[in-house]
Amino acid sequence: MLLSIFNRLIEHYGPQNWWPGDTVIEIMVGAVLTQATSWKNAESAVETLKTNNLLSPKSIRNLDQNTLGNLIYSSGYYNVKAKRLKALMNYIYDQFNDDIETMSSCDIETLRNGLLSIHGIGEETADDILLYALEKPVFVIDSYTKRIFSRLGLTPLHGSYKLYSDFFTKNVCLNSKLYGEYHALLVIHGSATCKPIPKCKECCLLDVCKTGVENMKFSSIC
DNA sequence: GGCCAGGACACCA
DNA sequence: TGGTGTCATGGC
Repeated sequence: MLLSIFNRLIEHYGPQNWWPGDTVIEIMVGAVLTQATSWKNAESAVETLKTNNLLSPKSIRNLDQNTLGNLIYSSGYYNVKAKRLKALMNYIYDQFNDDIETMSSCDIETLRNGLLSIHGIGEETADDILLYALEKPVFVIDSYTKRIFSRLGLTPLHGSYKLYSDFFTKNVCLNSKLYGEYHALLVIHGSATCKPIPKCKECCLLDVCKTGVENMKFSSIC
């Protein structure tokens, strides 16, 4: 079932090849800046940092909070996000001495717990970083994922993050490439048609919604 | 002018 | 444990 949904989405929207970003740090910064913000606004802030040659842990740590806030103004919540970016870069220095390879070599649980210990890094942002920056096989759950799968009748709308993440990892084989593409497609689909007020006529999953999914629940795609 | 966008956290009941 | 307010800009 989950594979058929994936196939339908990729046929309709094409491969997304997420995350847009040239370096691990750029992806991490983007993950924080896009919190509750459209990617366009976040991307503009990432570009500002990039053009000022400030996309490194050390550069971000050395910026004072107000200056960093001004640089990322377009991403919204700029005071909050400036603090969060500095906290993330402090963590990378404290734990890994800014060595991304050392960081990448850690196991998922250690990394996830470490990221979640940073003020301002929640489950979704931590998993964005794990999946797209560090290429770990974790499934990112966001509001679009919850909205889409609850409307398909597969999961409860207000299910916990763990409920959703277990739903995917137990039914879709552990593969960071697949997980990355799947999440990207859900975001693209969600932002296109699965709004708070859905545009059902334009939804490429419409017939899946109509036929029901009882018989296909929890079937593995691997 | 209002709604929404690739969240997280503090506070309260 | 779950609901609500706050943080904020930019596009439609």
